[in-house]
Amino acid sequence: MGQSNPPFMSGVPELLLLRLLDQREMYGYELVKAIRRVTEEAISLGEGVIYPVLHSLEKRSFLQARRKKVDGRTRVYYSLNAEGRRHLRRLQEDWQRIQTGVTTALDKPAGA
Amino acid sequence: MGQSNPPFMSGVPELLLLRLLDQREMYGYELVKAIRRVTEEAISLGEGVIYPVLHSLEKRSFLQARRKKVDGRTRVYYSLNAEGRRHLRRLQEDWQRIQTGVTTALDKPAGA
DNA sequence: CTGCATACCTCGAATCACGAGGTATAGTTT
DNA sequence: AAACTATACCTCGTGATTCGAGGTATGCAG
Repeated sequence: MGQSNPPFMSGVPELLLLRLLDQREMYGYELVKAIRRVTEEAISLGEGVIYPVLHSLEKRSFLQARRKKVDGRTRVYYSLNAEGRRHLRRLQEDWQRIQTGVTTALDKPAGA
Repeated sequence: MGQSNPPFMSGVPELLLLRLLDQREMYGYELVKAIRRVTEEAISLGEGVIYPVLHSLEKRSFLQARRKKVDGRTRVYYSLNAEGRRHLRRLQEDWQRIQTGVTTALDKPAGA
């Protein structure tokens, strides 16, 4: 059951979701596919990851939902608000810091 | 009340430890400081993180320990074995994949 | 003898990614 | 019409693991 805490994934679903919603309003099922697309298949997240993160983000008031009927199907569209955009910026900075730190460490030749 | 799973840190302690031990034998307390140094202060890990990871790595036979007395103090030096080096390579590939995926997603302009 | 750096350790808490499983509708295939 | 696939939403339990707080002990400087 579940690999759990797979290396290097913590915080990544939230960051990717925020990044996509920063560009345009989208719904859950669409986001699942969009993540595969924008990461060029490097990262694939299931619905069991996406929906809970979306709900958590909504509860924390970083985005709001609106239901929309399309072709007889009900979709829940999410969009970022100002608070969410601030949160995205903070996460991007964190990512940048960690990413640079790790890359720096990995690139350091034996002599350093 | 540790922050717990802080964004983007999962797997990072293990990767950094392996990377450092791939270069030379080191002991816990030394590794704590080395991590700060090689990441240029971007990442700082406490002993509460380092020791458990070291023990887990040892239990999984990725490295072995040997006690050494230096200036009346006992240090536990850890060194990587072939298995551990293989593990490091795998983790580096994982990191590379995630890192590239996230960076690609973040760099994608709104139009994509 | 007080404090600090060195050096090891354990524990509980909190988090969070994940797969499995569940519901329902629409369209296509057999 | 039955079966199957894609769309679209959801919840739950498991497991991994990061973290700070706290604990022990030695050597050395003030």
